[in-house]
Amino acid sequence: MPRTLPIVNTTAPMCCSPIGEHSEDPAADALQIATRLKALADPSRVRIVQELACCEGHEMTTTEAGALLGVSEATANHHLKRLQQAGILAPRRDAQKVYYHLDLGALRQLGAVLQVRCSANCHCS
Amino acid sequence: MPRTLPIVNTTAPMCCSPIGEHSEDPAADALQIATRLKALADPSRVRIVQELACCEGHEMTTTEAGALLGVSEATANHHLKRLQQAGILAPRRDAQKVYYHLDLGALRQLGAVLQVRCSANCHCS
DNA sequence: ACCTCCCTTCGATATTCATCTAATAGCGAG
DNA sequence: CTCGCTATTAGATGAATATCGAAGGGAGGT
Repeated sequence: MPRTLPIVNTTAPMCCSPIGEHSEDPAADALQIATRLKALADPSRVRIVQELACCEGHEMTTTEAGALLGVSEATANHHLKRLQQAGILAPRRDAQKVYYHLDLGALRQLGAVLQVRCSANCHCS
Repeated sequence: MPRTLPIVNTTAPMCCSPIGEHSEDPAADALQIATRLKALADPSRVRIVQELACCEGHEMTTTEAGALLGVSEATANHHLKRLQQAGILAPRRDAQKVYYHLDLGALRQLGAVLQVRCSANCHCS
């Protein structure tokens, strides 16, 4: 899975918003964006991100996530992995423990996609 | 479904980001956010929003959405309705046609949730 | 060596949901 | 009123996935 969201180009001349940017392959961009949104579109995973976003550098283990969510460790691990695969979380290993922390850049970039800034002087077709 | 995202309070004193804001019921907030993200977490629906976000005031009918996505009108209608239920799209009826357009505020608000702005002077527990 | 955590994987189950076809409903035109 | 176009609903199906319990694996401590 690519690490970049090709849609977000805040410097390019634009008619409108990042998500409305004209692209070579809008369907591919949509798939790209939807895939990342899907990784976050779950109450348990939003809850994890909430917790990690509270303070800079906060970390969380599988066991802690399980306790926080009230689910089994297997389930908690599943959610952490999904967030990691989307590039939103990154792991840090210390001995037998694995600490997960936020990738703030990835989260911000995903949010930027939704920051629509339409204007009247649009030169779409 | 409530029309507001209680999480986003850009004026309140904060330790970190909107999503990390301390709340009475973080789980409820997470559910709230996840529900809206889920409405957008689909390639077809992102594609629709892309198209509508291109130019201010752009509108789309069920038939047009079906043609754009290459799916049946029933499926297109399903996606439009899901986006509408999430408050992202709003309908405008004209005779027998129904034109859907973006609710820019709702989209921006959802994006704002992900604009994490952590700082070192955090006073979390 | 053994025991104990912690993390991860596996297989199963139940639910959600994207999609289709077919049918129904609404509105305008002739 | 009937025809045609648009929108919507209903029911069915297949795929994705959230969840669990159980089992496996790795690293430290005693």
